[in-house]
Amino acid sequence: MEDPDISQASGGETPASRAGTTGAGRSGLDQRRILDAAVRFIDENGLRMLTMQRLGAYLGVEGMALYRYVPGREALLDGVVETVVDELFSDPHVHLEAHSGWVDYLQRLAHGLRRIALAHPEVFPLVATRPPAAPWVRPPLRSLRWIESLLGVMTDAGFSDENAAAVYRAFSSFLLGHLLLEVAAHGVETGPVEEPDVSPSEDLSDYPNLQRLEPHLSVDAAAEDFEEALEALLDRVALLLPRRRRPARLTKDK
Amino acid sequence: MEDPDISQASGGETPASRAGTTGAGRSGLDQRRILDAAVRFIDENGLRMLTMQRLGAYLGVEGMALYRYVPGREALLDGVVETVVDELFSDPHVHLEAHSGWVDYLQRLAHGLRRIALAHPEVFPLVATRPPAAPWVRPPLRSLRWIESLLGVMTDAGFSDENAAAVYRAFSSFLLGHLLLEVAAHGVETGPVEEPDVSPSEDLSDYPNLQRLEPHLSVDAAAEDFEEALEALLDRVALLLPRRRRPARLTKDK
DNA sequence: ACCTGAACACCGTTCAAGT
DNA sequence: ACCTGAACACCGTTCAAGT
Repeated sequence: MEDPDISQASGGETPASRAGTTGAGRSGLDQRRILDAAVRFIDENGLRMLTMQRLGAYLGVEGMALYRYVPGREALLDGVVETVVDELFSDPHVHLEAHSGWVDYLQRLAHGLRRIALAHPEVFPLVATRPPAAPWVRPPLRSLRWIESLLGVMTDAGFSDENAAAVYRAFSSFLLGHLLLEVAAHGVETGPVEEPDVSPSEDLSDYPNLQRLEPHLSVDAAAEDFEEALEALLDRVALLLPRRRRPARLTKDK
Repeated sequence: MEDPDISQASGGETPASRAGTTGAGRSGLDQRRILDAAVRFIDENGLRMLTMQRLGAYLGVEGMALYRYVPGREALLDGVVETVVDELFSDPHVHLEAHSGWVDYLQRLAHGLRRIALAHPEVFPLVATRPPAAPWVRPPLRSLRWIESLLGVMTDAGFSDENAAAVYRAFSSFLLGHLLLEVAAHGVETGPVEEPDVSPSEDLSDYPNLQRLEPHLSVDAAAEDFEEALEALLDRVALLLPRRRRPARLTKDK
């Protein structure tokens, strides 16, 4: 009744599926087109500006027309999340098959998701907080195909079922925390258009440490932090394997 | 103009401040009372049910009455986040002064925030995603007082300014990722009231690894995961200190 | 001084009606 | 087959009016 899964086309009668041709009506409307437009709209105008009527206008249509292809606003947002996460499939730097070992695999997956987060900073909070379909679907890796893939790679590499699941959980937490904070920092600089008014950086007189450390806190070390934390996580994961099977040079030598 | 800081009472003329007595009008209305009621309302009914009119009714008042004490809905939400995070100050297990070393301090802080997240699972996504006031205010540790406190403890313990800032960033990412995923998992079990219909756990026939690992994925290991990841983070942080000053038994002996 | 009624602009959603 | 106009219930917010 609520949140009917969008784009799971199994049995779902969409106008396009009925029409024989993959084509569209006179307005070129289409579920794919609507979801893609929604992503672009959020990228350009921010999540809070997305409204059924405005998205309709963005598509040259009257807003209620969207309900022919989308069950409602909630389902639309679910579709937006799915659309954005699915970009991982077409990322040339993240080849499912062409990885050399689980370390390489997890690194590519992590960087692929980071690229998505940075490409859609306004969408990412949605990826992070939308209630998942199943309890074990953890943001930001919300695709069954990728979870399956990750678990397969890990178990093939010699991790026990328990450990593979633990790695999946740790990996999700790491990605979610880092990426959500990185896009939030991105947003706060370009975000609310307020004039600094009188105080250029508020009143920090009561906070001497904050005041002294402000230069250190304001530098954007997101990329380095991400890399370091990822390496630390991989080191920790490697310890789950019997010594013999551990990849050799995990501890950076640079 | 937007998001005027609530409860920063400096110069803000509230009815209570004008009335001499700390008391209230005939309805007992009050900014504190409104924010506390909003938190309770979200705890009980969920964030998406919170509306000005419903919150008004919850307080026995007409909804527009709230605008006398709160600039608007956005500011109300900011106030809710601040209210919940401020619970850390009155947590008896998290004493600012009575800590023995930075390890103990970070552990107490982490567990205090985890307690808050679990106490208000419906509020926490708000804590996680509300745009922070300054770029270096990172969720979920959104209080200037606590950031100041953390930086002070770390530098006093011998960490450089750069390293103290790095620890603050790593600590925030760790907390955000773990706690957001933990409350999300909590919500998905009690969340949407759907009937399982026909398929008790969807169709996993195309995902053999998922299918086989489902028991491992469904167990709630949040507490253990949190503890382990926290220990790993503390170990990693300790390496930033010169060997001499490192706390002795960080690697668990259990 | 504090709350309410009425009003405004906007929202999501449904459905009969147009083409 | 596809889109729109009109309608409904609900929002956030403002403000003159009540007590």
